[in-house]
Amino acid sequence: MSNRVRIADVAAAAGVSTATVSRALSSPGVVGAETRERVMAAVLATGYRINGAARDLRMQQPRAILVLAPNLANTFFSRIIAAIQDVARQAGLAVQISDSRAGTEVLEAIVQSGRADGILLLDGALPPDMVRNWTLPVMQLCEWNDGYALPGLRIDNSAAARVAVDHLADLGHGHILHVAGPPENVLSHMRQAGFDAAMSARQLSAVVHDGGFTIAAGAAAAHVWADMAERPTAVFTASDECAFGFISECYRLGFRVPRDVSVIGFDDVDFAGHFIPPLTTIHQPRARLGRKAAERLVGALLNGAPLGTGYELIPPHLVVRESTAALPR
Amino acid sequence: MSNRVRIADVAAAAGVSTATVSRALSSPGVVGAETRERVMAAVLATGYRINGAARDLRMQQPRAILVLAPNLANTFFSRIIAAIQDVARQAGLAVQISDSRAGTEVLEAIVQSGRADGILLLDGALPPDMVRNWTLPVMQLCEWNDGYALPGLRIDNSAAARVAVDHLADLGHGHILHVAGPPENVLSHMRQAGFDAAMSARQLSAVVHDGGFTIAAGAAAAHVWADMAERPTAVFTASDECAFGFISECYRLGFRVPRDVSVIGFDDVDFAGHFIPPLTTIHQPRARLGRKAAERLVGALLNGAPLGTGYELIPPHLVVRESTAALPR
DNA sequence: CAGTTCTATGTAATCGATTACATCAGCCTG
DNA sequence: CAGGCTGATGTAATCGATTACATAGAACTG
Repeated sequence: MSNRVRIADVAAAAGVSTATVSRALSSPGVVGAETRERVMAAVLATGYRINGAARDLRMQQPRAILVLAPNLANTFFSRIIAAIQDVARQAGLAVQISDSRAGTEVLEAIVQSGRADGILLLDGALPPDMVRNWTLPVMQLCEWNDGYALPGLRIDNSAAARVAVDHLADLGHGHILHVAGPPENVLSHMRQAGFDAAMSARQLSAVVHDGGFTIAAGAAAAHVWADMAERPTAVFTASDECAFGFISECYRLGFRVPRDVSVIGFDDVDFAGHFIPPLTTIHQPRARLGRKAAERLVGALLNGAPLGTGYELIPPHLVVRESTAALPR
Repeated sequence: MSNRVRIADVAAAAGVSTATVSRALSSPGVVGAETRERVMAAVLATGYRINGAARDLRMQQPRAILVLAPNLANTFFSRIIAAIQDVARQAGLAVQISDSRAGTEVLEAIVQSGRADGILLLDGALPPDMVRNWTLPVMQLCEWNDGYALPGLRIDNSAAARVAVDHLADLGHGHILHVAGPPENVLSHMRQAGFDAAMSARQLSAVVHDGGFTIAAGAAAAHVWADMAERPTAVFTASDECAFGFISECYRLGFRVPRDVSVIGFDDVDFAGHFIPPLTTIHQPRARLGRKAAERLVGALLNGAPLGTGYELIPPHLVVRESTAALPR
């Protein structure tokens, strides 16, 4: 701690009491003009910086919300976090972020440090026992886990898969590959379940390949697809990144999208509309998701009310671009 | 504040003193086994959650570092922030993030809240007067501003531009377009200055177009390029995103990269290697930059030593992929 | 068994800012 | 001019956890 200057030091330098210094700083209107200037000068001269811990202790207000995301380097989260930041800022709350995969002891230490008053949880793969024991308000966002028994917000993933299948079927595709996400992930399950249900409802020929959300997983899936005896004419991938990898690798293998295969992604990340070809994909309203979740949590923190248990499901929205085309007949 | 349970309540419930509760929680070894269990039971029964402000006040340790970035939704920052998070975590510090473009009053409020003990500043366009007045340790990272008079870390941007020009010149390109970044940005200036210097040193024909770091800016630049009477045979863009936009739009206009024009980007974002074609670009070691900057700041905070004024320049590194090719002669 | 050491626990000071309440000077009013 | 009012400032309690120091009892030693 380099900051050895306390409010008492400023008071001494200005020849006033600590109360006056505090008032001059936080409600300048109530101290005399001349006094205020002396205080300000003393603040500058001493290099005073407020001690946030002392202030927060005395003020007894919530201070920060903690965002836990499985992979901070993932571009999917950045826009969500930006929206959260925006809401929190307006409420005077700091936003603290942490990688939820840092290890359970580390995570527990962070959560139990008491520095955050509420949590926005973007990871559905933490040990439910640990999460259930957390005694602060927690909102689930995007990913989730029924074992947590927590309120949350997400898009309707299985409905989204259905919308994707509908779109491809309407274009005449009857043999469709789903490149699924990582096997242990809830989103993977829901998207695959929606795909399976929609496909069998329409009695179409479905193939599922366990992939992942990454570019590399998509590229690998391209080889699997290319090696198939009867190649599906359309592919629904578990994420945009996966779709990018799939399409890039197809290109390298000599195939063209959508000429040789139609591709639908998932997420509608910033880049999706600028890809070659522009990607047809399920839109995730990331800013809105982040904003709504943050508003609910912040609201609960501010008036001390419980979060409730409600789960909100946002209906899916398909953005049709150029990576999907009608099957030539 | 829903958390009305204090350590005294737990102590009462367990029939011990507050000191014993505190000890049972933070150094379980020194309290008797039977007492410890009573305390733990009381903690559970009361739903006790520690008050971080009180603890931090008493402990007098630094608590958090604040990361200020101009656009949290930008994918460039996410990996840097992940690295920072990693370093901070190991030092027991929280990472707080905020959008540096939130407005000066808002920013000032955040910085002066005393909740953070040090700052990592990724924005070179804040008012120097404001930044110079900050009394906590600040490190500049990637972007910078000489007016801040602060220590920092970044890659050598003008040297990087030179490396890009060298590469293109070696491939036989003598007429090169630079799509510059936003006019008011330091990075734009340094990269353009390096470009200009390298080009005139080799007596090549340089054209500069004011662009931006975005996909849209790159796409717009593609039209400018296409409309030129004598089209440059190579393009050096100010960012990867800009390069993506340029290449995508060229494709749409019927041109092919690198057949019709070679393109070099800047940053080497995750996607660069998977683009079509894989992008030749200047690599920014984002994780390393974040890590080193965080280590220096955290180190200073932990032992109360000043940051010093040293500025570290990381030498550039060109990653050659497939978006650049030799000029057919 | 008196004296010493050790273990477990309690008492109370402490961290630094905020603010209710007290005080005081100056001014106004009838 | 006494009494009341206003505005500026000071005094001291307060927020909740930690921990130096004190204490009491148990265990051990010669």
